[in-house]
Amino acid sequence: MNLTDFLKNIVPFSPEELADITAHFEREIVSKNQILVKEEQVCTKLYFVEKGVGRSYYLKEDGKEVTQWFFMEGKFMSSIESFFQQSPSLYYLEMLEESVLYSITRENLDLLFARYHNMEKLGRLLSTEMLTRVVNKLNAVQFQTARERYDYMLTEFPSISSMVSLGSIASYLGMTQETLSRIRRADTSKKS
Amino acid sequence: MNLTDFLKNIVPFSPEELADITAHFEREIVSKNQILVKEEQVCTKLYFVEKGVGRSYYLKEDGKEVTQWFFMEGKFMSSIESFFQQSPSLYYLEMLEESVLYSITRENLDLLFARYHNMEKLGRLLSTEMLTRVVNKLNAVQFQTARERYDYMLTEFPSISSMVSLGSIASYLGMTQETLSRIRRADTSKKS
DNA sequence: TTCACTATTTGACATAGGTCAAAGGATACC
DNA sequence: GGTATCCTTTGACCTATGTCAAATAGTGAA
Repeated sequence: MNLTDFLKNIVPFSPEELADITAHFEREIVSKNQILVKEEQVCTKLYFVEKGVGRSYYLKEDGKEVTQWFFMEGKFMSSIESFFQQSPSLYYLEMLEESVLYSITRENLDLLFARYHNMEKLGRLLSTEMLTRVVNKLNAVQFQTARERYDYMLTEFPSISSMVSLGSIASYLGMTQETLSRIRRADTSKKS
Repeated sequence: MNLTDFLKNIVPFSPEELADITAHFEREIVSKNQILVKEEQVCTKLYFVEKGVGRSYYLKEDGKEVTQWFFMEGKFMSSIESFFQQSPSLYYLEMLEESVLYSITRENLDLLFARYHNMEKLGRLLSTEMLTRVVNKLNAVQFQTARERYDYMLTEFPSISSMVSLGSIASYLGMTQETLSRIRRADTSKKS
């Protein structure tokens, strides 16, 4: 999914707006397992994932990684609170594959927000979309069994299983990898 | 917290903008336990809580109420996905006390978004703020013990305990009311 | 004040899912 | 192609929290 097409599909930008907006993004190629932002750093950029997959995660006191979110192709990726509040990030941002990203700095984004009413609208729409996704996950995590949470994940990120490790997915779902492994086994034996 | 003051504190609206914006809101007095929106209904309004407290909740298959969020004074309240996507609400919206609300319809809000760049900015800022709050709750619910989640809640909604029932708070925190009751007991005996 | 009703606390017991440890499988590098 | 490393699966056991049921405390109406 290409940035220009993505933007056009959400808000009816004029060609001039689109050209100016995309000109403020920078193309970046990053390698597998590259860290974009570390915990405690301020996240200075917002990324659009043209190709690849990313995740945000944090380290619990005991050193275990906990996946907070997956960022698929055609989505924006950032440590949101850090980026918007210029506060130290609670999370790491990592690409799980070799990826093509388009990044924009906070200053440039603010400039575009101020310059184009349409851009502000884009920001609002993307933000509410993300909000509803997070709310969905919250409901899954809070009120569903391990089994149901796994099913929820398959609807939110259908192709994730083949792309990332068991442990990353398990911590995203709030369970141990052993539990996830057992759920999968139950699945395969059932469907055979 | 008054609507005009609230708006001014977030975005530097001109006096004319402010007057026009607030003119599109309608004052509503609602009684204790009044339901603003039922499950399956489309939520037609966004509410600003000038006085009172509200909550959103949904009913599990077994009929149990699960609190999804509390809306305190000086906050906006709605069934967000329903309001913005004009889809049937997954939640009930209920006021827990006699309350003073300012409501705006989707049409009027869209009109203001289209009319004022500043209004669009307000929408974006409120949406990202809510997003970070929900993410905080998600992290609490997903990775913390019942005890820690209770502490998280006291920071997010410090005064809530005295305002709403044990059961509402417990389901918000993803635990049973018995567990919450035991946590509280541990607290009081410790602090005496 | 008493009664009826609702909310909270307490206790006994059950269980989903966690922890720890070990065994297989897969991958990649030399 | 062999071996070191990492990832996934499996097993045995444990614990935090849930469930169910009963006792107690609060609250409002008459």
